[in-house]
Amino acid sequence: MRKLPSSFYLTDNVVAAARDLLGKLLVTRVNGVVTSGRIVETEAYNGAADRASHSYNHRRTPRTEVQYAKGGKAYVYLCYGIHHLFNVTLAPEDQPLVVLVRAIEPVQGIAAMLARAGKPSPDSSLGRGPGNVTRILGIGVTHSGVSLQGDISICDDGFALPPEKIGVSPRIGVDYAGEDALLPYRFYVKGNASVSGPAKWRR
DNA sequence: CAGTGGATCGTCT
DNA sequence: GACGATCCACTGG
Repeated sequence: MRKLPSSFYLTDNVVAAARDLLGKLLVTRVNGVVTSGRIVETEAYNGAADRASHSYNHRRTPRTEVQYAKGGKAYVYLCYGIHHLFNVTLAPEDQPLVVLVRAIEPVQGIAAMLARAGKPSPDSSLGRGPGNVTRILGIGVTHSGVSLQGDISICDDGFALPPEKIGVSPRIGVDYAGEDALLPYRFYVKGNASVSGPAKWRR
């Protein structure tokens, strides 16, 4: 069980990184409570060249500024006024590449996760969907910009995901991105019950 | 099941 | 002033 080294986040191959993050553990410590889950679904957002990205065409705003910093930080923002979405920033400075974590399989601190979700017992929907990921891990917009070597981290516990278990598809909910909505930038663990979307997308 | 619509607010134009 | 990188409850078949 070791944190991914800071060098992992300096790649500019955001698509490969999205795939490599599958099977890793996303760990948080919030108010002393440690919770973690295995990443089973991700999406790559390819910065300036990607119409689906907040930083398309090098757009810089206060919100997206953290994307332009050196990789290895959390990028968290509010979506639909309700959901906080967690992203991993990548690349050396000035390349706004990020990976959105869309689903986790709960591993550690299930009781705390249930309390945060307001659910009585675990089921396959607990860590399914990007809004639920942040909800059960206690991640909020206040975490945007924090290093992934601290209270939020991504760890390798030796779990090896067989390559044939990795599924690829277009991204979800980015219809506004035109042609870029069709790019095969979504990665998921085939057959995993925590993967979001219709059941057929889990195969 | 599939399809629909309401919730809810920071961010950018 | 409009709009989401969503979720869930509710409808109808």
